[in-house]
Amino acid sequence: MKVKEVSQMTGVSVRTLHHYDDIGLLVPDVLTEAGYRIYSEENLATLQQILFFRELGFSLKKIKELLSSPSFDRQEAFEMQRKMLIAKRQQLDEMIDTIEKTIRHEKGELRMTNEEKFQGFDFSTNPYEQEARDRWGDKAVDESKKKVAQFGPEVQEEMNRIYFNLAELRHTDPKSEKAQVAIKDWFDMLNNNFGTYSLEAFAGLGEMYVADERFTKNIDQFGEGLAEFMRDAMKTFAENN
Amino acid sequence: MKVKEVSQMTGVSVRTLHHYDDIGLLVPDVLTEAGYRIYSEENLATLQQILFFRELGFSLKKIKELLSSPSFDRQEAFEMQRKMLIAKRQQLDEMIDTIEKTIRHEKGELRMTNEEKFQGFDFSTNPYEQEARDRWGDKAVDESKKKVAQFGPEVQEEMNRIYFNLAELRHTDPKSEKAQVAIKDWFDMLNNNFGTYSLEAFAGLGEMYVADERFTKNIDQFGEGLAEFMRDAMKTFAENN
DNA sequence: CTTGACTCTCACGTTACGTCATAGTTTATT
DNA sequence: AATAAACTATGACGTAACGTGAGAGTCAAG
Repeated sequence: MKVKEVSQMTGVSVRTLHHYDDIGLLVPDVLTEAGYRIYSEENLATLQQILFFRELGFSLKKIKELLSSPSFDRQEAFEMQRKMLIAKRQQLDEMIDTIEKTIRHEKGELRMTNEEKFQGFDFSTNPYEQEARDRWGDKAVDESKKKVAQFGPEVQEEMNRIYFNLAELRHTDPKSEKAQVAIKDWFDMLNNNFGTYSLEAFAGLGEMYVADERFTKNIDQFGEGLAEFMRDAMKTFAENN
Repeated sequence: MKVKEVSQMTGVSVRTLHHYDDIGLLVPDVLTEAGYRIYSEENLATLQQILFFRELGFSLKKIKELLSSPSFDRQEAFEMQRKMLIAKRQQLDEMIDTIEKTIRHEKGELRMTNEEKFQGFDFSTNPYEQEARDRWGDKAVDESKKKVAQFGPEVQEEMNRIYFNLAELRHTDPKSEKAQVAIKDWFDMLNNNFGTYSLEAFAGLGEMYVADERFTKNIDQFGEGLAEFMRDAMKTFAENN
């Protein structure tokens, strides 16, 4: 299949196909003597994967890394993407919840804080500064001083506690009982404060912690590799419950 | 509130706040003598609206136009955004459906065409070329020659028929019986082929036809203003059923 | 008063294409 | 077979929406 046909079938522009070829993300299997790109069935399957990753907010650079990783397994990737799509839908549910509350707030039916008005737009978390300084030192806090929590103090405290606990466990086996108890706390905290998380959405959220730089950057401030640890623990939790 | 506090509360970076001020999208109510931006409660409410629009894929330019439109009504905007979020969630459901099918395809449990693998990524539609030429002339078809349908021929034919019908009605009242019969066809076609559309999601989709340039461009090829007409008819349909 | 945190403007860089120009290749029409 | 139309290529500038860093001014705490 040449570029126009692929473009029409997939909704991806010809220019995009050129671009993906240029950056080595999707290189057609055949190049004619005239220089025409000929895409194979395999190329189409790869493009589908790319589109899912793109929809999930991955940069092209990152997609390329994933696809060219020696351990890349398509079936696993699909499962991962599926869970992440479900998590994304969960986040959309939260936004819908927020806007519905805002509508009622405007009508005077309920009250909302300014903080609550922005719930759903960001999963960034941040610990209390002083407590963080005591435990992790000034350096870690200075590096994390980007955002305060958008939530009430009680929720923030609990998140803080769970984070610290998990950070200390991060070099252990994410399947261990301790890790699983700690990650259950996280699951409960989310469900108590952020809507109803299915196990699938929970696992998908863990994937997003690793895939989305914003999450990773915030989480790993408490210890290198914490985001990955949490992802693995969340995955195990979802499988065993 | 100064920039850092706003940034921490809302998840929007300081740089973004500067940018929004620069382009006149969100101008703080107060500017100190030192040049510091001071955001008011009203500014925060506007920012929330902006973030919802941004999440829904509006360009900043378009958001600015909407917010500065004389007829802009916040309550109406919230309702519109809510419907659009619901429609977006519907699209996400379709992607989840597609990926689940793909997983089963990979396992050999079912068969999928290449076209089906890309369902959910684009709502672009395109009529049969020859029939379109006969009816609308070469010019319209040449301008629309970007994509073929991703769906089977039967679905495409039905979509084609509905589109033509609606295009002829577009100068009538979208609340008229004729318009409503035609738009019901569209609703049924969507539900028969693209998943389960609630009335809310249907109305939200209509909003997206107007808000999203890709939709508007494709739809309006059959007649200037068709996208808006469909939006209005879909809204009425959702309200009356 | 000093220091650290915060704020400002300026400006270059990044990402992911969109758009247009020019020229070669393939397919359809006469 | 010749011509025209459709398709393909590369090259390159432009766009949108910030991210990043530099350098300087402002504010609050010690």
